[in-house]
Amino acid sequence: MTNPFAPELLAWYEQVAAELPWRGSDDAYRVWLSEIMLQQTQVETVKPYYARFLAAYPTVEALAAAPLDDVLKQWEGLGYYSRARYLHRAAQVVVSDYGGRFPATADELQKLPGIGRYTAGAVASIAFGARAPVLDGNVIRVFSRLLDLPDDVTLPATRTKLWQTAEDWLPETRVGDYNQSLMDLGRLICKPRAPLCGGCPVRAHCLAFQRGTQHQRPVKTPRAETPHYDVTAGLIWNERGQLLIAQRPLDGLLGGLWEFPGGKQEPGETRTECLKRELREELAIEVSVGDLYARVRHAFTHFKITLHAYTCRYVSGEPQALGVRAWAWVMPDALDAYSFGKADRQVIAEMRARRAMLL
DNA sequence: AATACGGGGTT
DNA sequence: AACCCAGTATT
Repeated sequence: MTNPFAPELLAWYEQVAAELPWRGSDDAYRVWLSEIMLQQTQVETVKPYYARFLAAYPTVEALAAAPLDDVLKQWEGLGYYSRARYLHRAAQVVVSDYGGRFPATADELQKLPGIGRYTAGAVASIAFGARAPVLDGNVIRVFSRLLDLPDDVTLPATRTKLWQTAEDWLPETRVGDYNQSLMDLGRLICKPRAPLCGGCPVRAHCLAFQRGTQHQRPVKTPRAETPHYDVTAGLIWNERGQLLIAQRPLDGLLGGLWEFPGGKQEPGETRTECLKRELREELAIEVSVGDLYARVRHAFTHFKITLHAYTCRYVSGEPQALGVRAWAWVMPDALDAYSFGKADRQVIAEMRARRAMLL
């Protein structure tokens, strides 16, 4: 099946293609790094992270040789931290199994940790010119409008059909440019809420535009409401003016990041009880819980939390890493060397604001 | 097939 | 506040 709109799309791409830091290089390492960062993350958010990361790790060998904790620190704030772990592991596999050179086909790339079908197609086509399709949120939206697709795009069966369409429409040449032009079109023109159909280079081929249904595409089932949890955290001081911090397990939420120890409040439990229980379970220590120091709200994808941070005094028990990966006593000024999630960073910002007021 | 997994931008 | 974003891995 020949692509009905590729010439117009590519011509548009040459005119308006955004200058992006990861474009203009076919270095597979750079393409791969950008694609991992861009998973579920907008272009503008990625730009500063990409520049810093590349400066810290200019080659896949440098990344493979780095400690994971350093990589996580570079990733701090970007979210979906499993990406950083897989990135690190994949770099080590590329160095050890492939002599530091990325495999050039989508099938081989997809065997690497953190590379699924989308990223495999993106790297293969952009870095190696392979004839492999991509299907991301942008492309799903563009295709659902071009086809005026009434199917629910959140359903796996619909995704399968869309992947097939992506494959069917793949041009013979310039596949990397074509894939990127499709994503640029989705990002800049074929926007979710208010598509700029007047400036669309392929509107002559768009069934939804012809029928005026572009605002009803894509069809998706709304997301379930997110629950709210109350979470406690201890600002535990020792006599040397140090704070106790703990590193979360590698698996799960905020994996590998540091935090002020604590946890989710259970039904029928006061916050003081919750905090003392969590500190016993995770670190085997006893503290006296003092005043509420800060209250912070934060939204994750699947739930919201209110984080209640209490000033605590360390009482007894050498900390043990029972439910955490590691622990450390650190001076407040040394906190920046560790990676924290956004909620704990808000608590740290509050500490600094209050200290600044005192000076 | 359904769910877990961040954080920021847009509307 | 809801929706969206250059998705992947696990169960």
